[in-house]
Amino acid sequence: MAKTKKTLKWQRDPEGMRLRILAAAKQEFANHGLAGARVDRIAAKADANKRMLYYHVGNKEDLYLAVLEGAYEKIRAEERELDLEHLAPPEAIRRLIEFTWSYFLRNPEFLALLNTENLARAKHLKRSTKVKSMHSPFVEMIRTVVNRGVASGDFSVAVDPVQLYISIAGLAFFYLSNSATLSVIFGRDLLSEDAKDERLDHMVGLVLAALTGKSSAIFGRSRSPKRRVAVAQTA
Amino acid sequence: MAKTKKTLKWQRDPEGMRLRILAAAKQEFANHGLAGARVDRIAAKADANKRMLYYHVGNKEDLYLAVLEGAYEKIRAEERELDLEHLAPPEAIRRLIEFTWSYFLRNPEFLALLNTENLARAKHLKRSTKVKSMHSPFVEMIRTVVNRGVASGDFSVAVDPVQLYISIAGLAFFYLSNSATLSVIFGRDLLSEDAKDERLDHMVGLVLAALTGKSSAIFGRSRSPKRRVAVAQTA
DNA sequence: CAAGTATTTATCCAACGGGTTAATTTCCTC
DNA sequence: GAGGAAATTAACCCGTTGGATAAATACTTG
Repeated sequence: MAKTKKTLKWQRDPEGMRLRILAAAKQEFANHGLAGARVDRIAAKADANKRMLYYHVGNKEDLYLAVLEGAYEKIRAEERELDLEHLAPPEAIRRLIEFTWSYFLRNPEFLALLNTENLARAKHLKRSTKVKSMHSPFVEMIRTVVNRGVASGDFSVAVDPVQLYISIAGLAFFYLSNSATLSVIFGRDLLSEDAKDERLDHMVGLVLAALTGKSSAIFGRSRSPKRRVAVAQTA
Repeated sequence: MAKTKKTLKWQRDPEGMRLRILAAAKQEFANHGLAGARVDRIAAKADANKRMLYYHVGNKEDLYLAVLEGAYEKIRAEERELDLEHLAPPEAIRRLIEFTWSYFLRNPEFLALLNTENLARAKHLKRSTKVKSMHSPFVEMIRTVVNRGVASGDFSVAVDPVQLYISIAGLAFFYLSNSATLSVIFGRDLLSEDAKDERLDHMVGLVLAALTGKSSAIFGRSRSPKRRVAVAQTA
């Protein structure tokens, strides 16, 4: 026995530590905002010491910016993997909406972080050259898809890609980001599975109807054998 | 000397005081969120004492809820004044969008408060029976207008009023609420007069095109004549 | 394995922030 | 005009919080 191996009090893992801190911080900032976030809670959740957080990332605001930049990196990475170029224009737009919807659903912290940053009037984003250089590929994707759609006759109008991008994001973002207050106002759960399906149908229908000019063909379309209540025609 | 003029150190004004506190609190909560808001700043801005705020309204959270309820009351009141029943369906929808846009533009604090409350997962709203009882008249307005539009042939699809309401709000809300980050991302000022005009045109075009099924007739509309919406003409 | 460096821990603290207590001033009423 | 209620002020309390210090422990390198 003797002096062979001492039980380690802790092990080194700078990279893992940093990742754990960032992950914990993301949750904390998303759940409580910048001012409401607590450095101690972040440290605790990351199984770290509060000092570690200053050591590896910097102060609270640096940490927040790092989280924000990470969030943008993540969505940009997923966006880049979406290939819409080879699809028929209406199908491409549908996919785009579905992706946006799905991404927001899978990453609610992203919505919260954006809201937090907008409350701060993008004060931190403005300082981040990193984020400024990360352009979304969607604007150009939309531009080419819309042009193709107009050329092929699928679409009857050449809409501004930036406006359409913002509209699609907005249709999904507002519903999800504000689902808590909207659910109270309307007295029903907007996040139930049925409600989510219904919302996706509505968004796709709205945008495609506007682009193609064939409302009825698209809008009324019932989806899978899902229980589809007559939400449309209520006397 | 004697009792010449009794110089008052302060005058009583309970109602005014309360209103000033609420107005100051609205600004503070809108600018900094719930956790970021400072009770001292509210008191100072209201030309009041911090103690007054507890005396007249209650603690920080009570104050916040009071502000939130006031914000809902205000928008509901303006919504009620909007009469769309006598308009042709497409014109009614256009007016609805213009009102929503204009209201959000004129009341940026409302957007910020909603975001703040959603960050708190509507924790306070849920407790407010007052807000729960303040239903927006828009849902029913939309229902009748859409039904009329379908009957008259103006609209080709009977869309769910709640979905349409959320979509219209979302198109405007997301653009304005997130204008700070979006402006950074796109590298242009989304709040310039031109940008705002363009956005309103886009929103109206998108929704009306979807409802009427006549994209080209509506979307491409010239926007050269700077005819800014009457309702947005406040400034 | 010795010395130096990187990482982690335990502890502390000054400033801050919400909330309270108690005293002061104005208003109301009889 | 006196007495009491309402409104306002000033000063203080005390837990919290971001951040700092210094010491301890693991790893690297020569």
